Amino acid sequence: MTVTEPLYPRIYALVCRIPPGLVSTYGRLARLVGTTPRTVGFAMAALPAGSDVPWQRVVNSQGQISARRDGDGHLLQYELLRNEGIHFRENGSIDLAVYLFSFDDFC
DNA sequence: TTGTTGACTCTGA
DNA sequence: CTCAGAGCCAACA
Repeated sequence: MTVTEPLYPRIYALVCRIPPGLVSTYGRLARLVGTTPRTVGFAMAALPAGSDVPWQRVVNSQGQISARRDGDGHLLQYELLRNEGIHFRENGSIDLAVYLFSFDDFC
């Protein structure tokens, strides 16, 4: 079955549904839109600065912040999440068992 | 149309 | 815990 809507906006729409203080993973979003984790990461990389999408709430499956090709964005992401009340461990990871958001919670 | 690249994930050692 | 390899899809030149 053909998808009429572009893929990226679908990913961004899901990210916008993540409430403050919680996070989701690339693989989780990829499953929901029917694609692969890499494509979700690529969509985040293509996201323009100053967009309405809370991109900081997307982390990798290990609960860690992924470094991007261009420098210092992950440092900003770290502070944004910490500002939302998310606690980071010594190794720089967060507890997904606590902060991982399930989209089923809205049903 | 082909080839390259990327903010990933999984599995095994 | 860390490290390495393979799989995977979309955008762009």
